[in-house]
Amino acid sequence: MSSDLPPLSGAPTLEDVARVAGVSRATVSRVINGIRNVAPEIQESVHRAIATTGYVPNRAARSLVTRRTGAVALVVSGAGDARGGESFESRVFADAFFGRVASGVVSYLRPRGIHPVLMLADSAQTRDDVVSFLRQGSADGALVVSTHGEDPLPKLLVDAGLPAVLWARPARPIPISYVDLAHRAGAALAADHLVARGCRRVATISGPFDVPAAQDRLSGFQEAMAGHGHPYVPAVEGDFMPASGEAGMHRLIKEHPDIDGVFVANDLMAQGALLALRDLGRRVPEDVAVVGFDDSAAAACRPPLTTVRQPMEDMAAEMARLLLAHVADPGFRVTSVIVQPTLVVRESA
Amino acid sequence: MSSDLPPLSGAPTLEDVARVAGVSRATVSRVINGIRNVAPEIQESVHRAIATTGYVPNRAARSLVTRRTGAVALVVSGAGDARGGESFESRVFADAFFGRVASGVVSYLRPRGIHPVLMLADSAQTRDDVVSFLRQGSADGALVVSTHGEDPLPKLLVDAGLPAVLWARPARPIPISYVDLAHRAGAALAADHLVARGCRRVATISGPFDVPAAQDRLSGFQEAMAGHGHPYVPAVEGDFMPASGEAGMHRLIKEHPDIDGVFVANDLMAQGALLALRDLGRRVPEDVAVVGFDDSAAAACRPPLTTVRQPMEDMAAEMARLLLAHVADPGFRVTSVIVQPTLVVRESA
DNA sequence: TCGGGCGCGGAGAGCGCTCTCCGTCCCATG
DNA sequence: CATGGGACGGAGAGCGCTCTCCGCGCCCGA
Repeated sequence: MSSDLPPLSGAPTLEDVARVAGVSRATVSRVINGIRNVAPEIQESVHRAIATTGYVPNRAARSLVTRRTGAVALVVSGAGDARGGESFESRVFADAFFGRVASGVVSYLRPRGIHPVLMLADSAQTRDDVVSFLRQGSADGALVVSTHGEDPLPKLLVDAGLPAVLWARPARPIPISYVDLAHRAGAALAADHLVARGCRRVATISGPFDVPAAQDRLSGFQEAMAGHGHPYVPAVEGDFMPASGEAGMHRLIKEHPDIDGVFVANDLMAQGALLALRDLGRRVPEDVAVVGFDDSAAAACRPPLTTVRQPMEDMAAEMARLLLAHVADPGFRVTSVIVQPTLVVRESA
Repeated sequence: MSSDLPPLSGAPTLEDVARVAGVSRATVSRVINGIRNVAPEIQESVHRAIATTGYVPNRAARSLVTRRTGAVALVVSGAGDARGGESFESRVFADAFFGRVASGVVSYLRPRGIHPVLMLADSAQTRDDVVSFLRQGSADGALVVSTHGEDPLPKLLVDAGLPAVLWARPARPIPISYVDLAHRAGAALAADHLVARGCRRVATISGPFDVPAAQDRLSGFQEAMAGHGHPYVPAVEGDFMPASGEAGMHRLIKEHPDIDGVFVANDLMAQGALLALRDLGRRVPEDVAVVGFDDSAAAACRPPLTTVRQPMEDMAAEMARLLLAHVADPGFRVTSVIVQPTLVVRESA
């Protein structure tokens, strides 16, 4: 408890612990790591020495030799340099999406002693930064969430031979692992539900056509509706933001006043659509049934939104799992995991 | 361009670059860092060598000797182990708050080549992890966002002599730097506005009483109203979530049917309050004026919410600035930065 | 009683980088 | 022409850790 051998300068090192325990550095190292071939009583005295010295292994020194950092980059990547409008950062971080992904990633990584390093890649410069960061050995791999299908970062990573896993299938096929949702199946769930409810004149508000997930949700919905004998489904395009859902709903009702069911491609837009319906004096779900997608804004909707749930946290955790597999085994096959969505029935449909 | 001196194994090192450039390691190091006393033509050839070898400095090796990591921990810290209800993570990451803080932090750190490492501290175990992480030299300091005033982490950090900066003033005073909003002044802004609008019977929906910021907003509001000749302000307690704002509003109207103005302690609850008012058939702002706080949910409200803006991104960036100051100069004085809020007038009041 | 094997622990060589000397060379000055 | 000083570049010593040898001693079987 008292000062045995006060560490000369700064933090205690392996050497200090070894001296206190009366063994060699190597033995202490063994105890700390794989505990291979060390007599129980020696392990005990080493542990005591660690406790009295307050020793913590130095990560830099360790990763210098192991070539592992115990960190992965969590990259939020966008087109950047190109699209106008508000800043990239504010768009990405504006809703809870990022927080949920972070939460899922952390839940998987934390028990394994790995930490995610937050990075933004919204320009050629910052994309190079990400690649350099990994090549420097600052992180063992990257988890990439692209906000745009044409994001060039994944290819840069693949070309550099860096372990990486993507959120969502890339627009053009490249050999990289990713985790995605079965968007078409989810949209079909919505279609089935609307039809089963008895809706006869169904429309949809889709996401931006240049986002693959939005395309899939739209075509999946149209196909499923066609299967139910509704070959034509009126559709308007939104941008995944509440205001566009509101505007889209107004347009839809104006052009097709007899609509009795709507599939909205994400909850944020559905929230806006609900507001519009209310303004228009349509009751939900009696006059118009509404089904959303994502299950991200349920609490904020009136009435509570029936929606297709995308298990973001689970998907993010799965990304982390895949990445660690790639890091541990460079020969690990490129894999894509497609997660099945579920329908959460509340009151709006 | 062709293979000059193929790096024997793995990535090229300083040695490789030095060999290609025909100089010593030390010279290359000088060129890469402070460029001190190196002839221009030699610098040039070193740069060429770096380009041809594709060299990137190894971070572990560098930080082993510099004792700097170029990383800071971004810790989301809560009481944990104690409160029930849904999981800690889901609560923290549920809204855009975390994303906005992250965005502010990154905007300041990125140009300086520093990266934030995401950490969660919601139990004694994980709090120790954070301390160890820093003591290991995995990060140079910590940015701590506590969701609870009694969070023990700040004290642990101070006791360990680790550089750290807090979001918001800690419940009990400890010598640590923090950035906070002038909550009382913000609440006064709301009071002034409501009174100036002609509201005579004003009430408030506050945040949880055990959160210091909520207390400040409440007492600041009450004081300002008293100054305007309204010594008594009906108040109900919420939990900062939309549902509680809705419930609170119902209660308020039931107990005080003649209310014509409400100050809601955050936008999320204000959103719920607006919904309730709508259900109750009260027009906003004609019958009841509503002022929120934070400016975090403006777009999602109908009508658009008049609110007290808390510049989260700026505050987060300020935290990062303070932290780097502490890291660079261990003698840097403990500092608290109090940011002034502004009133954003929209349609709800 | 002795030899072989194996369980254990120590010595030592780096990992890639920075940084402190220190030597060299060149130029300006007396 | 000798000398001092400044500018520049190299040598080498670690930073703290892991890991591969090795050697020692104990236990077992013959």
